Amino acid sequence: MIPTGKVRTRFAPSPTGYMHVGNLRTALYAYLKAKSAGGTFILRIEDTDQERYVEGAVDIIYNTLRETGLVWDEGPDIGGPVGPYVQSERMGMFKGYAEQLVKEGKAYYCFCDKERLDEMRLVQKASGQAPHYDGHCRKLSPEEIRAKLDAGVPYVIRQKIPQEGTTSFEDVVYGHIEVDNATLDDQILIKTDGMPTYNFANVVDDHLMGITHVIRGSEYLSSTPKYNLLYEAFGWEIPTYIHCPPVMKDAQNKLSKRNGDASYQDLIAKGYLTEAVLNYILLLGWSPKGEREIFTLDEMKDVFDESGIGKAPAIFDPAKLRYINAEYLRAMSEETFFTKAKPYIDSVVKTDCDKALLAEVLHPRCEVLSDIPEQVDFIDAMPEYDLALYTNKKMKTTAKTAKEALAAALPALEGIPAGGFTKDAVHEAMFALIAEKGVKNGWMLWPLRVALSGKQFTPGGGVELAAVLGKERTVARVKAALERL
RNA sequence: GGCCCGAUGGUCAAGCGGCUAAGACAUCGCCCUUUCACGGCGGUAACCCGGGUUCGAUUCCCGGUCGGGUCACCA
Repeated sequence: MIPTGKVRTRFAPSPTGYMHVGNLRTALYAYLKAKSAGGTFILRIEDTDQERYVEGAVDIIYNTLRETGLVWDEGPDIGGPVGPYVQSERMGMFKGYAEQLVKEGKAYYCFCDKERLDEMRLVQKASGQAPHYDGHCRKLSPEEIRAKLDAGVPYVIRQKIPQEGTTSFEDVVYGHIEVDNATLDDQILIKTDGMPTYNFANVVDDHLMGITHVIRGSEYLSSTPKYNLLYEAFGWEIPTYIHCPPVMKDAQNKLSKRNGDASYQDLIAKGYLTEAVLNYILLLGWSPKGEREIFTLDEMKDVFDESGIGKAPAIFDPAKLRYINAEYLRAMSEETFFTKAKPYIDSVVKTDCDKALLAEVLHPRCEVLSDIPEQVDFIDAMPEYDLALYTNKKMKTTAKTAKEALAAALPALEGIPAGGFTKDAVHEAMFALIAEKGVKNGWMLWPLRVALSGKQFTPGGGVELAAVLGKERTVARVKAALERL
């Protein structure tokens, strides 16, 4: 049913809200591990926690995975040989496994109620001990168990954890991990309501689904020995573990889902490109063998290797994300960039202008698309500006020379036919003037740029701005500037 | 608190007993240039501390410090 010898990984999120960067990275690594080995990537929704269930969260998971291209080979919507892939639909299949363990003496019924448990922990804490189940019901005789069962006393099923010895395993990223069994609790497998605990369901599901590599956050590192004891109790093959360090907001805090901009959809809303986000996330905690850092998803499949995953928590660095986003933007063709930039330009520029040219000059000056509105805000209306802007030491300009330059530029600009007011035409006219007057380019062009934009920095120089704005507005703005000067 | 894990420039990170300790981002300077960018060139900047082991430790061992995780009828 399940092909043997093939890598099978899964991403098993709980639908509890946003998909933050750390989750996405785990999904990415799981996907890449499967794909780089020609294996299968599985999506399983772990929705057993009704308390934390968030409406719409499943759709966020689907959408994020689809947008980023992390397509699953088996999952809730498309099925597969080991479904169902939604944990709440699998609820019936766990109790039998737990009872099998009870029969084999590897698990037992526990009738302790909450009060006893609470009191026990209180006492343990007071005496400086770590809280743990004291094994009270381990000692029950078969008759006592039978009687309680018959009397309908509520019970849970606990696993018998060896009280001595150690349990160890090899994690791909953390290496050898070993703990004393004495520090492990007799974990609950089946709850009073007959439902499995997360840990139990997780182990059974991973086994039933033939998962060969478990890729998850390092918060599971310390519970992994318990998982393994379960695999051993069943005689199942233990998967390979790849635990990933957390993604941090800063040195002390993990990236928080809420109240942060770290979720995938927040980043997209901020104008980042999907490919850039994915590429940056790849690099967060993983390092490629060579010097190259920019990879498409397909390329990642070739270069990804779990041995490159680091052990230390990685701090999310927006500056580097910006850089990578800029790399993707610059790699775009002029046409593609225009398409992507247009909505951002349109959000601010309501009047008519040469938007294709505007996009072209914006292109190398844009790290994130959302930078655009602020850069083009002068197009519809001239901002208030100080005449001091005309003074530029390097250009050797002052308000006085600006007046002279603009006075000369005005007729030249007016002389260009309205229908042919292109960048080339403006360029030709201005440079003819510059040659004629024997002045520095900047002497002429700096004032023009200021007169057209009223800004210290602009996308493009005077020539480009004139062409973007068109003849009518260019002439009007130069005239207006002349009046002020 | 017990247990587990981690620590190389501001950030991401190579390194795996002997190196002038890579690279990228950020930062600084120069060049290019009609502003700003882009591009090119160059610079500043790091092995948490203390003991060992060794001819020699960033690398191995022990202790400490700091940080993270985990100890539920949550997932």
